[in-house]
Formats: sequence, C-alpha cells, structure tokens
Amino acid sequence: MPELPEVESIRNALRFGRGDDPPVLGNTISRARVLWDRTLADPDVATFEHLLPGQTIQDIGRRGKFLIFHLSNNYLLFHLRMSGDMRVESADSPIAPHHRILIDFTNQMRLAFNDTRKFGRAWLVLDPKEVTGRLGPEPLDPDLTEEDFNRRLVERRRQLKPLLMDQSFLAGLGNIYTDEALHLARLHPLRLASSLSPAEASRLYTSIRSVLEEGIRRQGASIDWVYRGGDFQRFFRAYQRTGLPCPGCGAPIEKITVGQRSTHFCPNCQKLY
DNA sequence: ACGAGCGCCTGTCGGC
DNA sequence: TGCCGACAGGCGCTCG
Repeated sequence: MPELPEVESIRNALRFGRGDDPPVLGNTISRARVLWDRTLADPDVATFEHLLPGQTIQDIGRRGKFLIFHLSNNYLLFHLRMSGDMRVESADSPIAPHHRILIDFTNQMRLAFNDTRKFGRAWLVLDPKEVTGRLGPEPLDPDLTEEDFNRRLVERRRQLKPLLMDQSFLAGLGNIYTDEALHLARLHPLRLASSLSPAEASRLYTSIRSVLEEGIRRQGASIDWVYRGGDFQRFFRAYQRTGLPCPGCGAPIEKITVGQRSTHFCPNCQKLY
C-alpha cells in the first residue's frame, strides 16, 4: 500500500490541510480510542488511551513508510502497511467501517486511522528509534550520496528487486516504486546487485530519486479501491501494465513473480545479461 | 546472507 | 446469480 510518496502526501495533508480537510498540526488531543486492539503494537490499550489526552501535535514527520507525530511528551507512529489511511473528520461524525483508532481533538475535529485489512500498526513511544531504528537510509536524504549508495549496493549479492524492497537496505520503496525505478534505470529485477557496473548503479540511484520525487509531486498513486487523491498511477511505466507497450521501446511489459510479489518489467529494455 | 513459504486480514475481480 | 480462487501498495517469522 502506501509507499514513501503516499506517506509523504498524507503527512503534507495533515500538516497543511488538503481540500476541505483542515490540518491537524497544532491540535490538542481530548480523547483517544482503540477500536481494534491488534492495531496498537505498543503500549497496551489502557495506557495508550490514558497518555494521549492533553498532548499537542507539535510536528508531523516521516521516516521510510512510517508516519511520526511529535507530541508534547511522546511520539506517535503509524505504519499503514497495505490498506491503512488517515482521515480528518468531524469528531461527531458516525464511525465509518474499518476505523481502527480514533483521536479526538479539542477543536471538535478527529483523526481516524482507517485500515480495511488490519495489517497497519501504531506505537506510542518516548523515542521513535525504538520503532525505526533498523531502517536503512532515506532515499531522498541529501546526505545519501551516489558514492555511498553505490558502495552499499554492489557489496550485496542479492537480486535487485528484493534488495530494494528490504527496508533495512533503503527505507521507503515498495512494490510500485521498485518496479518503476528498475524500469527507468533499465535494470532487470533479478540482476544481482553485485553485478552492476558503476554506470548501472548510478542509473539506479538517479532513477530511485526520480520516481519518488515524481510520486510526491503527483501526491502519490491511487490504486485498487483505496483512493487517496494522488494520480501517479496514470504515469506508471511498468507497474500493473502487463501486456501494455513499454514507454521506452513499445515491447509488451511482462509480469513475473519475485519474492512472492508481482513484478513488472520490459524484457527488451531490462535485460538480465 | 539469502530466498522461499506462510501468516496476518478484508475486499474485488474474473472465470466457470 | 453464486461460488471459488487469485490477487492486492507490507512485513515478521521460520526454515533450509
């Protein structure tokens, strides 16, 4: 579900508002309710609901695919996994299907974590590194240089697709943006990272940044039945384009399975050897 | 270190 | 129309 650009778009909507939705930055929490216990990873429900009221949202950040609320005394983290979403609504509106956690504010608004498939998780902690400590670097971090990335890449003897989706290697890519980055870089998803030439590694570095930046610019992708407002799906080069012409050469896009995930690529532009 | 399989969940879609 | 399997933006676990 949401990958880095979608989480970043949600973060921006919560900070600055979007459409009719007001921002929640600066709001003070009046009440917290957990409607599906397993959504809360830590602490227990009673402690969570007790600690939140009175705290103010001082900032809203992101690390990889984690959304991070900086509160007065704690950090509140969400991982949206496959179907999670954040909704801002009136505090007295009816509880919609699949709402899992509700956070009411003193201004009569409410933040709802809606998650059809129940894979999403929330944490309330003193230090966000308790949750995000094992993540790899941020792909768009200016401090992540091409040299750093290429060095870490070619020392791994692993297929590119699963490596790029490994959050401890790089934080934020999922199935969509991995396929898009590999297509833009003209690299086969099964290529071993250690086999890349310096030029190929550089192409991958540039392509990852390019597709993530475009995703953010288009406010993410809206696919399946989970509409999020973004329209990056209209500009996919490979993802979910099986049989459609490659934007580079016109050959039909192929779909294979890699690491249990559907993988889309152009057999002409992205050769294995 | 790495890949494969599975579990966790609900909903949609296509084929029969 | 109804049923049934495949599949879906993720990740943690076990097992070779």
